[in-house]
Amino acid sequence: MPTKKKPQVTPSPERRRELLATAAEVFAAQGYNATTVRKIADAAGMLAGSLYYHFDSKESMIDEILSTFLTELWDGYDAVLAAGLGPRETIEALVTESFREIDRHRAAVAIYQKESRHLATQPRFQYLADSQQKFEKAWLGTLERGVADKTFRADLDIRLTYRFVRDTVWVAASWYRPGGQHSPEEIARQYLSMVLDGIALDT
Amino acid sequence: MPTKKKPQVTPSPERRRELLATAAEVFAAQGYNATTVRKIADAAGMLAGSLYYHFDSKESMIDEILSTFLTELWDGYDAVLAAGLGPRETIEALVTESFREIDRHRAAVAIYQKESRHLATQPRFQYLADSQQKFEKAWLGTLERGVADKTFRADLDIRLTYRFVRDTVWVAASWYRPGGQHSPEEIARQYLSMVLDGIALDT
DNA sequence: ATCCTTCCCTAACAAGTGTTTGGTAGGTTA
DNA sequence: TAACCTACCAAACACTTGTTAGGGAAGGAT
Repeated sequence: MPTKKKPQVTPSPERRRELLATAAEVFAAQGYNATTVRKIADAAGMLAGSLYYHFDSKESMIDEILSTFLTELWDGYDAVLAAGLGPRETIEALVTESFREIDRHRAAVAIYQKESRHLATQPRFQYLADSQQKFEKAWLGTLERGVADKTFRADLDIRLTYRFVRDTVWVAASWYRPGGQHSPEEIARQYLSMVLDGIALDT
Repeated sequence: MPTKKKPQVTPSPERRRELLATAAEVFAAQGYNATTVRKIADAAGMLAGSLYYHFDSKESMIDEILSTFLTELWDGYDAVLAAGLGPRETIEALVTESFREIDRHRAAVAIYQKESRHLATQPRFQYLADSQQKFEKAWLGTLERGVADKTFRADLDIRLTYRFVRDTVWVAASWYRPGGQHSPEEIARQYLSMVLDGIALDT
């Protein structure tokens, strides 16, 4: 006899995705800890206990939300990094890709922003710390390449620059609304224009 | 007979400030909702109930933390805005002042960043919404003045620029550590250099 | 007609939550 | 010495939290 056996239930993956989407909206709006499973159930039109037919814990919901987001994010990033572009073009592509991800996974990005630092300490969410490190390597490396080949200025602290750029991109998730005035590509264009060339008029 | 009378206790203001400082650290590290009054009490070396000798609720703690921070912030901002500087100098002064505030109130700024959007909906925290509006008026107005007198570029969406600048300044509270390599003024200088002149080398 | 699967409900649980009440040790004042 | 004040503790409260167990309705397959 096997030591343990999960009850033989097979929830449909589509329903899971629906529920995860509404859960992500509530998490993003209220914060993970302030969100009770009853609020999620309310938003989904069911009772709290019924959620446990689809998921085995509240934690596994945010886990699945964040991990699927990061998986898709790195699909895009890896493609950009493998393209062999120059430093400036790489930065442009990464920023554009980032705003596209915000467009597609607004809620997940907002959750990531608020909770990742806190969650990354738990072993279950080790992949958050891993991802953050990979992230830093990709961006910092590109900036360094750019300084080396004189695409970027050499007089700025590159670590500070990295943090500023990174933060500015991702905080956008807190105010961005899909279907608004600006497309992700337009936002990326404006943002890149500011960071690369500055907002001051040359005198 | 008056309808209600608070019990006649007079906690010392200095002790209050001490406790608020430790509470702010815990709030900033764990998030407001994830922080229990027992954790705060632990960090302060006392029991949960004892906190209620000094404060009448957990909510009033974060209230006092945020409101005193905002009061001091606006002292600095108002002084800058009243100085009658040009657009570029005003932006520089506001950014520098902001990083000084982050240096002084790191925990409060981190809390403000994470919880203000959520809290501002409650009547008790109306002043958060008020402050945010005043904030927008000050920054956006300065940027508009700069566009009008050709200090800043006219081809950028000014609202987007405002959001980028605002967010990047305040998110710094999440990674800034007082006593680190860079002084607030140095961070402000580098940040301004990036935003005003861009990171690309002129070709 | 019977069985099985999917999906949700009802009802409860144990642990943890913010908060209150009454008490008390130690210092200051009368 | 007595009265008082400050600052805390001990113990409980009412409530909310995530989670579980058992049941049942609907529909397709046999």
